[in-house]
Amino acid sequence: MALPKVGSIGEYIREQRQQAKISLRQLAAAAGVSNPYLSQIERGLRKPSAEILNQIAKGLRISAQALYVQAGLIEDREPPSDVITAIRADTNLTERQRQVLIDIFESFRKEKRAEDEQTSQNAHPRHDSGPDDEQPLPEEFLAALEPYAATSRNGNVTQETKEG
Amino acid sequence: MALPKVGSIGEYIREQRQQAKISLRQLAAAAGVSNPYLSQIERGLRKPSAEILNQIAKGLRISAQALYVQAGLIEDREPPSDVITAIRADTNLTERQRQVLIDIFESFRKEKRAEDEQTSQNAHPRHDSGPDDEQPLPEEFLAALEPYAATSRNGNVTQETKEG
DNA sequence: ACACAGCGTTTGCAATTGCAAGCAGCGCGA
DNA sequence: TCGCGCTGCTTGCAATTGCAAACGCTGTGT
Repeated sequence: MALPKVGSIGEYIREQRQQAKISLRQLAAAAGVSNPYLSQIERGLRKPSAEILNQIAKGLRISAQALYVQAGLIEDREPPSDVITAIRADTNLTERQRQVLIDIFESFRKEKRAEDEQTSQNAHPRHDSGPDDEQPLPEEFLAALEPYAATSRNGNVTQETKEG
Repeated sequence: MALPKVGSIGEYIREQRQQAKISLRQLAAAAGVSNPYLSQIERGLRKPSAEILNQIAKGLRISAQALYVQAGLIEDREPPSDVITAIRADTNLTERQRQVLIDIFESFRKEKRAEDEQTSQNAHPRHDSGPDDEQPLPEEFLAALEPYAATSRNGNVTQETKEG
């Protein structure tokens, strides 16, 4: 038996590190591990211990739980994309707010996917036939954001004004 | 400096095992580790890897998270909101996106609180007048929304502030 | 051209993990 | 008294972790 999910956690660490725009050596120093070892971990050649994993999580300033889940060390009692469920379950939000949060979240997801494609190698813009289109966001989104966005299209900026 | 918190987790495992009224060998078999090794773990002579820890947790039918907390590998922080927890746990989001979602969510919360104070007489007089109390949303918010809101601007992204 | 600094990777090697086998002690039935 | 089964513990030993040192590569001055 080999390394079932070790590769995935290595990739995940590398993704997070590159997203943070820090070098391998920097993260290694921040995490308190040696750079060659971190290199091997990222490429799935080594199976880091829990302690190392935790230090890396700290170095990355990410949730250690997320890392453990990625490593398959915690049963996914918290699915990685439970955000929508949690939003739906929050009774303190209005329906519109809920929709806004979900829309933003899903648009972030799309962004992530686009970035992944970009990092593969292809730099040319995608506008071909996709399964689901790239519509910016529904009306509700923009409508709900108007009170926050200080850069409105109509030019007038009015924030936090509670109409009574 | 060999064993910082290993002893505590060993004791914890032993407690849980004895509480379950199973022998060391039984737990070892259930967890898929050797009995001598489990013995050494329980007495704090060995520092088990994350994988072993997870297997022991399974053998004990206890939460792996509880075990990791005991091992000092996860901070035992109680999250204030399920939505925020879910956002934090989502591995597909960038740190910036996470912050944006959380900011929006919390601003919604504030809105809700304001409405509640308006409708119910029982309002506690908190902040009198904060200087930045009325801030619409941090820069990150607007920056992240630019691709969605029809507000063309500079797409410059500043680094996040390091805060311990 | 050279030296310098940074990047990620490769290479031995000490230290450690984790296991198979064996050891000592306890309770029980013949 | 044995043997049997169970408890947990100790002992070597292969495999692995994790590191220090060195490697090749790229960019940047001088």
